[in-house]
Amino acid sequence: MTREVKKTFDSGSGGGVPAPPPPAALAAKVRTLAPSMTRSMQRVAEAVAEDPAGCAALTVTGLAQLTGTSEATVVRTARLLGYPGYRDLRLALAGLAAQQQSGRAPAITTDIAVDDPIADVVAKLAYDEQQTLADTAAGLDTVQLAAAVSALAGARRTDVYGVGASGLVAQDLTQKLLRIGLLAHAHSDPHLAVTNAVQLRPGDVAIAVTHSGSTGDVIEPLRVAFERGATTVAVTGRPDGPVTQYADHVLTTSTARESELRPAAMSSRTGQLLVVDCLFVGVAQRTYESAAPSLAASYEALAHRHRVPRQSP
Amino acid sequence: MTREVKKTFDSGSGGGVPAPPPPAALAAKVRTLAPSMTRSMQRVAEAVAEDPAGCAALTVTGLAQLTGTSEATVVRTARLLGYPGYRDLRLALAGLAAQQQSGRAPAITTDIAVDDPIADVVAKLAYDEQQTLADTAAGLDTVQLAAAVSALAGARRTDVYGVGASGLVAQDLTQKLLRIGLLAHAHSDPHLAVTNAVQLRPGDVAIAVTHSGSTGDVIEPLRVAFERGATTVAVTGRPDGPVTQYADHVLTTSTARESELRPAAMSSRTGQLLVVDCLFVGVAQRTYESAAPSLAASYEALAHRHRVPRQSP
DNA sequence: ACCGGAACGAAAATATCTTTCACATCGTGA
DNA sequence: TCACGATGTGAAAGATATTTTCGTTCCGGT
Repeated sequence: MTREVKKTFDSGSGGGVPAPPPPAALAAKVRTLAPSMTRSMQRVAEAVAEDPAGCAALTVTGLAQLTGTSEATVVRTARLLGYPGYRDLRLALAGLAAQQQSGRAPAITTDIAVDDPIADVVAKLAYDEQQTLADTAAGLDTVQLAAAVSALAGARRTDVYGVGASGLVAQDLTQKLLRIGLLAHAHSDPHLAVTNAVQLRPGDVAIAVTHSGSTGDVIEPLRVAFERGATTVAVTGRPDGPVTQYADHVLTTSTARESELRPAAMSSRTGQLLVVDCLFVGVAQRTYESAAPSLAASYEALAHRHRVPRQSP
Repeated sequence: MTREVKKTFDSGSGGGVPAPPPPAALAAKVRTLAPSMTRSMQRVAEAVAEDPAGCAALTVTGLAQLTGTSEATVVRTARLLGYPGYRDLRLALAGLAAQQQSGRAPAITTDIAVDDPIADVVAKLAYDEQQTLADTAAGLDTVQLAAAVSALAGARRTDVYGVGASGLVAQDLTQKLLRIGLLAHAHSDPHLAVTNAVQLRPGDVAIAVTHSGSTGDVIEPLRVAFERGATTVAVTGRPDGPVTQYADHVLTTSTARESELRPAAMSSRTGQLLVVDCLFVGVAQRTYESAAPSLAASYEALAHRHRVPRQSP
């Protein structure tokens, strides 16, 4: 049996980087209005301009003490700066502080270093995975996806192959499909995978998940499935890899930067899971009639409240 | 060895020290804590999450009237969200509003519908998962995370518990830890998990992964580990759930919107994996000396990207 | 030295926030 | 079904914070 090999080529371009926020012109206002201020008021204005965040945490009394003035003076200053009262100045101050905070561009574009503080690690990882999602979504061929969904929705049975980190993705897909009543199985044992692949026939679906696109243990069962006439799908980061030879539909995941502290296995997984989710939702839509009860059931199960004791005052 | 069970309620950052006011991860927090809120509180939380700027301009009484509740409820909600009182919530709100003001991408806020075209599904899923990542990153307590990392880095052995979708996350973490030379094992069989938990002792680490925070099969082994003196960590979407009773460190994942076509199991996974990645990178940093060779090896293995496509017989 | 006026702060007056407490509501088990 | 206990809720009392009032102080000019 001779079957054609499809190819997809696309390099995703992710979302843009948000522009730096416009700075509130409070400092300028202070400088402009300083001449028309009395000495005490200037002290207050200066304190406010110097440390918005800190002052935002203070009450009128607090700020008055800090600047060695009185509450009345603080309120007068707030008025002079254009606010109805101190309360509003304080609100504006909080906003300013937040802007300044977010304005500090965390160097997330750089790679993760060994001595990065943990907060940076979190930010960088999150940013990176977001990027991977954006890229994968942008680069995903919806035609291929729709085709894969159709095949899955009408499949007699579905086998999913994946080893290592991709094995977990395969299992994730399987779990989801089972939940909506499809017959699916994940294989991470190459031998068993091939053994089972032999049982496949036209109308069945075989899916291979591999980031590198050249994992023999996964390609082999897909090849067998392909030759048995099953509809084959490849979820891979390398649309030009060997695995696509035997894939009717290729779903490409984005390949993010990798490095020592950011192994490929990590970022690839994110994109693969997005694809898996898309497949799942697509199939759920198609088989909504039969899937709805199961979906509702699992939704209910989690919606049910496990009430816990409330806090004491 | 007997260890005291912690109080059920925990606003996210453990320890007896006064919890610092959380950053502007408000929408995330609202979603995370929504399930543990009463109806009235949910109304307030929703209003606040929906229009931070507008609410920041309101007084307690105003917000109470707007949401058709009482001042008391508003204050209670503020407390639940982690602020000392409404005043502070309002301040945070102002900050959030300012941040939002300074430009953000338009959101695809609608839910996934049964008749959505596949392209929309992809976009919505991608957006949603990105949101989950951002929320989780913003809401993650770095102190708790650092503590968990320390414990892991020095652990004699590490057990990870998780069932269902969370089981895959547990496996993912285990795979990663093993790769850098740590002794880790994932358990999805409750019986075996408990059996193994009994073997744990001080210096060991036990990690429970559960979105709902009330999965008995996962809580039980964690309890045993806790009582045996092991350092326990909970990765959960419900920082007020029962599981946190036995957790020395709680790592909270964001709870995204869920619906019929978007089960909790799906979006929760994304956040959990981010946390897992953070743990992994954190530990890799700490144990860099010993981890580097293994990391380099696996990097090398994948760096040979262009392995010539070989046609199997 | 004396006066006029602006600057300033103490304290009263007001607004706002927090806590308390009693009642309503709901789920649960007899 | 009913009674009961637990939980959710808001009105109003209580505590804080903000704003206003008003008298005192501090100048600079006669």
